[in-house]
Amino acid sequence: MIVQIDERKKKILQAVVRRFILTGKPVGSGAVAESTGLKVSSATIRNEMAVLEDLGLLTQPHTSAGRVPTDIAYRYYVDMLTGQAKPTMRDAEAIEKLFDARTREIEGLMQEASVLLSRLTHTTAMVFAPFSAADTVRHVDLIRLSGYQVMVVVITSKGQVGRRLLTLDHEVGSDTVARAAGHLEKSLSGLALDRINTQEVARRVRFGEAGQELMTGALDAIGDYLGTIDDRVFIGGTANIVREMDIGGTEWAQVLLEAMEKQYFILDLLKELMREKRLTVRIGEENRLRELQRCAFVGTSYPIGSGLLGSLGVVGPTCMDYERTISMVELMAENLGRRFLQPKD
Amino acid sequence: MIVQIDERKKKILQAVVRRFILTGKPVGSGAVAESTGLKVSSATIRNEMAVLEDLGLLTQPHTSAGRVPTDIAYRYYVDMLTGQAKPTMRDAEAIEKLFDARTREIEGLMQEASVLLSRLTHTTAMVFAPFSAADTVRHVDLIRLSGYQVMVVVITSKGQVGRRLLTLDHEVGSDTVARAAGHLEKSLSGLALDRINTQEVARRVRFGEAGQELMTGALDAIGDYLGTIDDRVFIGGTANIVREMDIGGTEWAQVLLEAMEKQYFILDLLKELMREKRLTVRIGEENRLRELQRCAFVGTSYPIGSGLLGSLGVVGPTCMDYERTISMVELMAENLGRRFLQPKD
DNA sequence: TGTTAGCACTCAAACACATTGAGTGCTAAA
DNA sequence: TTTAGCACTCAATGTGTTTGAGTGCTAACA
Repeated sequence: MIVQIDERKKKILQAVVRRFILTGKPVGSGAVAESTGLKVSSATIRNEMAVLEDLGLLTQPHTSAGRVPTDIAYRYYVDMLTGQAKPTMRDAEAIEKLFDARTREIEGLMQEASVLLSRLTHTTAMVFAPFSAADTVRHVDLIRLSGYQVMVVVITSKGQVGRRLLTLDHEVGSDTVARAAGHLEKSLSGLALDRINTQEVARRVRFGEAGQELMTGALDAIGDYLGTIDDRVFIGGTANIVREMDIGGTEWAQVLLEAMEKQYFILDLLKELMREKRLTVRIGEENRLRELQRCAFVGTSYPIGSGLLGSLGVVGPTCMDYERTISMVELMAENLGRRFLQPKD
Repeated sequence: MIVQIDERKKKILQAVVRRFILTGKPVGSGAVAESTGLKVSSATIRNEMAVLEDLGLLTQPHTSAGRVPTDIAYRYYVDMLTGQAKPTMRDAEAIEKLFDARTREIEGLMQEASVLLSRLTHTTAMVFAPFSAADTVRHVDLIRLSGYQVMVVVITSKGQVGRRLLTLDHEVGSDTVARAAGHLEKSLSGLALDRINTQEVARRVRFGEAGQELMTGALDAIGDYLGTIDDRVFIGGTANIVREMDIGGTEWAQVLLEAMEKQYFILDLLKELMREKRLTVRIGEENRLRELQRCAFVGTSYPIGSGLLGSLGVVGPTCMDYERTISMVELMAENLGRRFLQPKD
């Protein structure tokens, strides 16, 4: 908070923000006079609003229009929220229902979580769970698809799975593949991921030419997987980008959609969140990503066990319903965390 | 082809379509007179166009405007294309570059293929490779994440991997998990997926209460995975929906985006394609999915080995550049197929 | 000193016309 | 069968005009 403002100005500011969030149209002094309990005339409100404008909290789209909150005003407003969110029964139920089944595919669960969150908040939602690199290899397998095609599969002790398709120049038989697989399994399993020296392993065995190519190829593939531990972000509600942003023009929606497709972009944001460890709201230019500087971002992290964190968040228009959005994001994080950590009920 | 039309009408129709694809604006008789080599005046063209309108191939947005092709006209136009696509050097290179690396994660490759295809055609692209259900279990593993959380991993002989998170009521120790895992591996591996009788396996072993819960849970999870072999569609270029469709209004783009998010929707389409086994163009109402009836779809299938097929396609406005799009789709299918089947070069 | 009523002022939005021009259909002549 | 000519149509564009929500300022008031 840069500036101190008195109680009445606070109330007026709050009223302007609330009403603008509701209607999306500039708010006039009359409307504020009605919606706040203040027993003053619209003229007084006008004077106050003029001051708030000088302070950079409100702007007018044009001279004879009502006022619109600036990003700074939203910041003010969000900081004023008491944080005592009260998600409605319906919303809470909808979220809990998602976590009902006791066996779930992880990817599917996270995808559905993002879709649900986006539906509840009319935003675009992102859910992310990192898969740590500091881990050991549990299982390695080579699967011969054809003479020239071998699939390399790695399972880590945390249950992450990597698959790579390997294309060979020399044909290999199933016996060669089986031998190579056995050898890899023996020499790699139990090893910490960052301790694997692929060249050394390759050197230790003598195979025919085809076998050698297979071994080095497979080790490359494993190294490749370990180098880029699979960081997928699950994004739901992209359609909301269009719905909410048509106020802001289509070329803008395009930019955002493209950013969403380049996931690594969003990934930085979500990773940063995991350092913060608490609910974070970034409004407009507070966002470092240029693509988001006309949006607001609400996100938080959640525990996924052994001290690790996942993160999730939503992107919407700066004039979103922060109160509701924040409570939804928190509720979803809570549920996801519980799901990963504790027994059912 | 329902109606026979003479050579000149064909030429005129072709000119109208081509020009409309290029400019997006209704095409007048003057423009057609210029762009076809026909040595007739615009008045003659007008007469001919009036006939084409009666035949349902052209329409006027309003009385004094030029003509716009109908879906039927596009159909005609596409059927007239000789099929001798000639992708430019640049495009061919771009696609081949994608398949350069010899080791690639499959999901990543397919995702990138969809993004590239969408970029080259200014459409939204979808790539799909089915993973057949008729297969055997190669490896089963249980990974204990916490006392109440176990990850179930299944690998099939075709290299598909299923992961399910299992949440338990009773705490289990690592020894129990290891024993259960060993038992599962022994009794399931090598079995055809559809031959697995989960109840029978569970009955055969005696565990403590916690162990029993683990076993049944794990078997449920495996059954769950086998029941829904993982059918993911990779979609790229969703931003193009907005770019190309703003002609058609935003609420329209929303519908499409939502459909894309519900992937099973698109999946039917792509599976159908695999039955067709050849390049398919569906224009406007030719599409069975209501969501696509204002779009055109161009798709085809490609081989992924052992007689299996994958499929891919793009969705764009009906006024897309069919010639180019068709050649790009074919080229991409060719490359993907080669990648899955043959040795590198 | 803070508040308020009153009033002149501003400006987007909505509406009503008038103008323009691309493109048509029809007709009569070539 | 083709074409020139002409009247006609209608979206798009431009030009006022009106309306109304909302402002800033001032002078009076508590």
